[in-house]
Amino acid sequence: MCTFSLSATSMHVLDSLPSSSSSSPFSLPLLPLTKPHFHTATTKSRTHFSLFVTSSASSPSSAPKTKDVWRKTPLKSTQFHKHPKRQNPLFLDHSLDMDELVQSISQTQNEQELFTLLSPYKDRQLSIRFMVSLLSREQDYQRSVAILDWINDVARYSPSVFAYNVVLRNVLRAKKWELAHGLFDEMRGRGVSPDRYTYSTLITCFGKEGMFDSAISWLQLMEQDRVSGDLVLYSNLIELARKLCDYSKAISMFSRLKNAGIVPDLVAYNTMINVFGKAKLFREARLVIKEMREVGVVPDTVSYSTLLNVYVENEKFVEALSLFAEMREVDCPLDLTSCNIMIDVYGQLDMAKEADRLFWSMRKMGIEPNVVSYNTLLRVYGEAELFGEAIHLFRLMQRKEIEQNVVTYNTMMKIYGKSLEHEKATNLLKEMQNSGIEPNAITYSTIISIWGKAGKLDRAAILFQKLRSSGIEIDQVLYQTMIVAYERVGLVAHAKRLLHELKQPDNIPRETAISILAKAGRIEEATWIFRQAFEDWGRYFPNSNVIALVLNAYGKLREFEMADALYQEMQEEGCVFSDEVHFQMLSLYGARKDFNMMESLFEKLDSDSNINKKELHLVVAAIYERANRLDEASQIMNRMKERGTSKS
DNA sequence: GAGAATAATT
Repeated sequence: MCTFSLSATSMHVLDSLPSSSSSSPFSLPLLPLTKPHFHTATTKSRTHFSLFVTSSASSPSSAPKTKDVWRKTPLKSTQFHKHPKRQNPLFLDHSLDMDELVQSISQTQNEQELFTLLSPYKDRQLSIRFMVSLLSREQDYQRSVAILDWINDVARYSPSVFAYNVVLRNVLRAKKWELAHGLFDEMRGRGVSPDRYTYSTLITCFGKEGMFDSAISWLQLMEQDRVSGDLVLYSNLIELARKLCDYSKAISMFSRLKNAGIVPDLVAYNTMINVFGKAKLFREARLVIKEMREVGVVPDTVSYSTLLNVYVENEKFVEALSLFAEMREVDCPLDLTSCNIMIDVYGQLDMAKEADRLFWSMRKMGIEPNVVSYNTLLRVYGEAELFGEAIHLFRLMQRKEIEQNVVTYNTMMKIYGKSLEHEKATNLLKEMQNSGIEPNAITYSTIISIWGKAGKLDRAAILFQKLRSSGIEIDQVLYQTMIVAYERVGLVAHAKRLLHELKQPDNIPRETAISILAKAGRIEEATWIFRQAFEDWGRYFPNSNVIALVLNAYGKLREFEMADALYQEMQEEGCVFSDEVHFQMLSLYGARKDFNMMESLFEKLDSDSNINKKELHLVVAAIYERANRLDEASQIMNRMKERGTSKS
């Protein structure tokens, strides 16, 4: 039971609340009290107000049958007014049962009922702290708005910024965007300045809904208001941008954070290592670790494994190896993830022995290998053609009842395929189903590929047909695998039939059809389907990969006009392209030797903050190189290097 | 009021 008890005998008492309440959400400034009123304290009663739980007047069932009068829209701006400082506040007894009051409020059905419920306190003057505390306990947006209105309109207190923040949070959680905007205007209209929590709430909520642009415009407003953001706010924005794969925005948020004089913490830095990596800014990713040491945030195992992973994703295995050496030099402890990444790195560098040694030394380091460790080592063995070791390890997993999953089986099947034991691979397919592990699209394309190579075309075709009629979504790779299997044994007609089917893609995603046809060199058909699809896609847009692919296809057909038109048209339709689409278009202009268009697009993209500048310069330099315009190519490269150094 | 890293298919 939470009983709220406030002694209000003097200003001092209010100022020196027990320490427990200093952590409570009473962050609002107290209304100034003038001395003459304190004599009223002697008259105060310490009676515990029980909130008429049994009172019929406030119970919903007996409430007048008014329509739902919860406020749906914010007050009109004309209603905004700042109350004159309250005179004569009578701080009577406030030892009310907060839980009971909250409970009673939760039973109200509309604003009228809620007002009725609160009416006994109208002249009794609950302290504003009490009301705000009450407000902060209410999760429902309609009730919290109603309480806010009561505070303002009936009790005639100016709601504090904290009060607004609490209500705003509820309104945003209920996704009432318009009401949120209205509340924001209302608080400003009443002379309540939004603080960093107001903005933080707005920005994170809009961001979580994927409305990144709204979030950014709130951020701009916040900066205009000279309200400084904090680590949590910027971290949230970085996290959002990362989820949307908008790494440039994440990087710019990180700069803003640092420009605001905030020192990022460990997690923020670790996130940025990943972000720089995704933006292919490897030098910057590496420099994060250096910067961390400079500002006294000690890089941890996650920092290192994140950077290791950046290198692995971009096939920079040698860099990974040297980073691993550094990791050991600085005595950064290893953990499960970092070991697993390194087993993979060793494997990729054909250092199966080292991978093996690391795996088998994990336990000595107190790290229990998991299914990922085993699966990775299996793959390493397989690629090194250490089939005996792979099979041995797999059997060990089974014997020691180490978790096996679909990845384990897919990896083993691939290994049997490689060692030309397709019957054993087939057995594994049955075995996994018996042990309750469902095959997935990767399993099927693995086995179809194996059967295709073993000349078991009939089997492959039957399985493929079965998959299609079973309604499982046909994976693009699966289709390709089957087409390649047919072509491999010279069944070109079958391959063609499959490709032909793609032209009436009823049960195949059109994007799949388009990319398979384009990759198979059936460019006319691919672009034809694209045209068809585009016409009835309506407001839906094909994804950037497909557009890039189709632009590329137009290039192969030397249909530059078509490509140009498509690029312009999609942009006018409001389609946001990934960098690859723009780069593809640059390449097309280059292929057409239309360097004017190429350069003007280059300049436009160069001033677009969303574009990865390093890649842009590399792409343009490559275009000049292809056209044998080496001077221009090196100019571009120099321009990029200058930018790179001037930044750091 | 938040948040970080790993495995399998053509």
